Amino acid sequence: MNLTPLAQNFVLHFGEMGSRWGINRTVGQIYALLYVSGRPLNADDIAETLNFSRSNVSMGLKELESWRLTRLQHLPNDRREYFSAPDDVWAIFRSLAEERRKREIDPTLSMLRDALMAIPSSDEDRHAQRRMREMHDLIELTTMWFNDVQKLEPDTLKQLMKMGTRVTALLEMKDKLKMVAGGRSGKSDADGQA
Amino acid sequence: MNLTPLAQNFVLHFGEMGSRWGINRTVGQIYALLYVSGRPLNADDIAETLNFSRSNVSMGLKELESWRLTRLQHLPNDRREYFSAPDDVWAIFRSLAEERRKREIDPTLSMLRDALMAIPSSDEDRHAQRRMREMHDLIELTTMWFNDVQKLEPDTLKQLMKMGTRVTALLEMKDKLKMVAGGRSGKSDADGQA
DNA sequence: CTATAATTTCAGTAATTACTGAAAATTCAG
DNA sequence: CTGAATTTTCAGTAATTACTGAAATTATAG
Repeated sequence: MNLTPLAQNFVLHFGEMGSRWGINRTVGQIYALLYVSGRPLNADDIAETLNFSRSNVSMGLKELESWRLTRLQHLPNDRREYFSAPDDVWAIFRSLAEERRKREIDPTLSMLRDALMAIPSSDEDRHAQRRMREMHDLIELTTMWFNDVQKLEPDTLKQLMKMGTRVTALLEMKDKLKMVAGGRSGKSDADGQA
Repeated sequence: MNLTPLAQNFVLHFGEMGSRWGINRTVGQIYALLYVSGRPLNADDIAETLNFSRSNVSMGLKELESWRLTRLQHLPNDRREYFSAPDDVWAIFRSLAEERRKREIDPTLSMLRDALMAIPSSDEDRHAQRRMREMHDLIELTTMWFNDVQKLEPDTLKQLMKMGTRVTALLEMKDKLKMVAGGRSGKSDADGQA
């Protein structure tokens, strides 16, 4: 199977970027190929197109599966497994973000939680714990927010993102309305789940 | 210089996670050390504490500088350079995000832009371009939004994040107000910069 | 079942990345 | 300036990660 220069270029780029994204060249290229391909591909197609050994493709596909970035299906009268990338780019984005959180964030969050439970044995420890708490709180806030926002419909999310910093205008509006209504809560105003 | 078990643990964790974050063990440990340390450290301090060669520390610090994750300063009557991690965790987060965007996102965005300019030479190309446009639009929207939101005051941002999905309630409120005011724009509503 | 097609595993090797010590370059006190 | 202190560079080597081909395993058509 042969690639057009356009697709070829896309695939090679993903291969090169792979290392910056924490995946290897093979995995990057396989994913890019599945992503631009108009139809599902089997492992032999991929190996032939990208000039990788069959076993390398097998390992690459396994890796992509672990990131939940591939869909597996069968074609009529063909025993081989066919792979494709999900259609919905937002779903892809979500898989990627969730998986990254699991691998790159959660372990740290858990380590920080443990460290914050410990009894500090010196001023250095007290300082270290203060720093760790700052980090912990930021990460927790960010991931919880992310987790939350992912539940929104893509359209709502898009709308929100296009607003950019102008959401703050809404915030102010809200505050004013609250004041007019006779604000009971004098201090905090955006709590309720944190 | 000796670490307490608490700090030691933190440093080792960052070393191990380093590979998942696209930095190496050395760099991860150096950063963690600077982050928890109550005072700026010079390269010899670091090399001694972490048992790395002096040259390794030098390279690690250079790497961290390229991520804009260190502050360099001098102490009175001491020629050596002292390093520390910035105090403000939000500033750290911002440096990290900006630098990651530059290295991991921008090159892809630029490749996609070029690919989308090309004249498709087949149906495959047309399909590939459609896919690339989907990816391009999502990345562009996300990065522009991120860029935008970074300008907010940390407190405003925190407030916003704590709201989570409840921002949508504000959105709906806005729409209602607009309707009451006699909505002129029947179609899109969150435009103005996209 | 059996034979064959398809996939996975894995030991060996290639390629890449990380680290060190020695030497070169830079900085600055005197 | 000079020379000692400090930092950086870099060639060589160690450690890690990626890739292959052969063998083992799994799946299924007949």
